[in-house]
Amino acid sequence: MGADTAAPPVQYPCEMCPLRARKGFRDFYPEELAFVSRFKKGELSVQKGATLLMEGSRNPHFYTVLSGWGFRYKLMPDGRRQIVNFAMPGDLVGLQGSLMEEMQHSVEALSSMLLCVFERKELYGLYRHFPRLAYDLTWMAAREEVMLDENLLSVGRRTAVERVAYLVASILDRAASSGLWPKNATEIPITQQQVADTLGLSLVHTNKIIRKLAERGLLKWVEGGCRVMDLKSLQRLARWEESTLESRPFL
Amino acid sequence: MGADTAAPPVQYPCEMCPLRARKGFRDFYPEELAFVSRFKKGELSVQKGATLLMEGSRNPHFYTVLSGWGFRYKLMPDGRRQIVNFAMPGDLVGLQGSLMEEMQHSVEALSSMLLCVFERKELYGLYRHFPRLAYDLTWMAAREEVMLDENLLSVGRRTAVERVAYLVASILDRAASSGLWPKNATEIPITQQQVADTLGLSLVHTNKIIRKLAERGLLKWVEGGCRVMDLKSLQRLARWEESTLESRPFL
DNA sequence: CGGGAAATTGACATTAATCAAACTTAGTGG
DNA sequence: CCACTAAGTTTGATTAATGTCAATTTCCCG
Repeated sequence: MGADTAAPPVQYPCEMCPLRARKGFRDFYPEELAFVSRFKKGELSVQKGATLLMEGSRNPHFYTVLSGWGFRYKLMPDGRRQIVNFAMPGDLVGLQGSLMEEMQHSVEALSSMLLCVFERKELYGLYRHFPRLAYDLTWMAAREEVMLDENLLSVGRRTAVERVAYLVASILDRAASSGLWPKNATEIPITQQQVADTLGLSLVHTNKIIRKLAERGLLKWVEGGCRVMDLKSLQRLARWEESTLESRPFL
Repeated sequence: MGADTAAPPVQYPCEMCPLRARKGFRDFYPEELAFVSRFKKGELSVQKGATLLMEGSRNPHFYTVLSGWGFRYKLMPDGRRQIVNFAMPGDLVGLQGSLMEEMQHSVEALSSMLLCVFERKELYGLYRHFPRLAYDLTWMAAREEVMLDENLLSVGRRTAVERVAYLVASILDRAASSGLWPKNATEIPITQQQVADTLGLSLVHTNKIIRKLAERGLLKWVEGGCRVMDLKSLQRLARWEESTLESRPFL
């Protein structure tokens, strides 16, 4: 691709943030906007497959996803991996590490990503001067909790088929509302190994389940990912209902 | 402590809060203490087995656990249940419901519990006037996220034996640091059905695993719960390390 | 053309779920 | 004090789900 570090990268000024304009994201008050603009220290651009943050590390920054997507995961000493959630445009990355001593999970880019960079040590300033934004941060943390609860329900109590259906349905839902992909996109660029590590299944078994769903015409595996053919049926299979969320804050 | 209703219940004034005194909990500044004292609207006492909060409900309150313990869970339409986490002294209960429209999970008391009651609609006032407390709330939400990540890793990637070992070890760790039970208590009052619903296993299988661990002398099932005989071995089995947490905030 | 990452497949082993029943204990009312 | 019940635990037999192993295939890329 293009040039790398030498030339100063073009940055989105917060005033023209593509997210703020997006339906579903709340707008800032002028003074909040001004603050966030100062608060934002730069942009981070990473390649697909790059590790953004590592378990056990102490990163002086945290981020908001501007574009692209990634996933959070944990490893066991023997290499077993569990993907705990995904991060899409508007989502925070690394806030936990800013509050606690060190990161308790790693983050990897699933596509190339662009992120806004904030400084950990200025976080408390935000709390002192912009309670509304502080409240929003807590809101986002609570939203993460809700998603994790759902993932836990899925991994703990759904069958393999239901899990795949649930994963696909929920990713599509989130992607649409975050503007990750254009409105009616149905391609999920993900690897079967990643699906397996999200659902707590083995790669081989995951493959067989996917194959079964493909035979039933609900989805199709294409190069580099999953094409959803029949979202409604998948949602029904997963016994899952779309979340009707209110206007959503972000940083 | 004015007289108000018929029989005014005895309440812990925040000034004498037994939690604040506890090692591991951070202390308040005087003005914070005064605020929290006003913020606290009362106490809620519930029986073992009672449902504190229900998925889908809109509760005008949220809580801090003063004593006892409970669990958060989600249900599927067909009755499958997943316990997502436990709540012990110092933990928040129902904050998520105060930030979002409605509760996304239910909460049940595992023992009789005593909780401090706060008003949802006064929450934003806390953010405006006590940034430090607001920061603490976010910290606690982040801590919940860390625990959920760990549970997800456990349910997704640990074997049944490891899961039981992990559950027991982590409960004991949390209980000790929250002062749920006296320092070296090793009795966990929990039902095998609840263990199963936490770990994503069936009741029968859970029982067989527990039996096996009992044969190996790692634990013993006694009336009303689990007595831990060999914590070190269980920790090793779970490949789990005790969290060395800094001084911890609460409300 | 060779190499590597991802997907696929079949055979087989292991783990966990389901079914059905018995057992234990505490509480309840006669 | 004794059925009787209910909740929780235990067990064995059986079935179903999922994991592991070992190839093979496909396709992209240098």
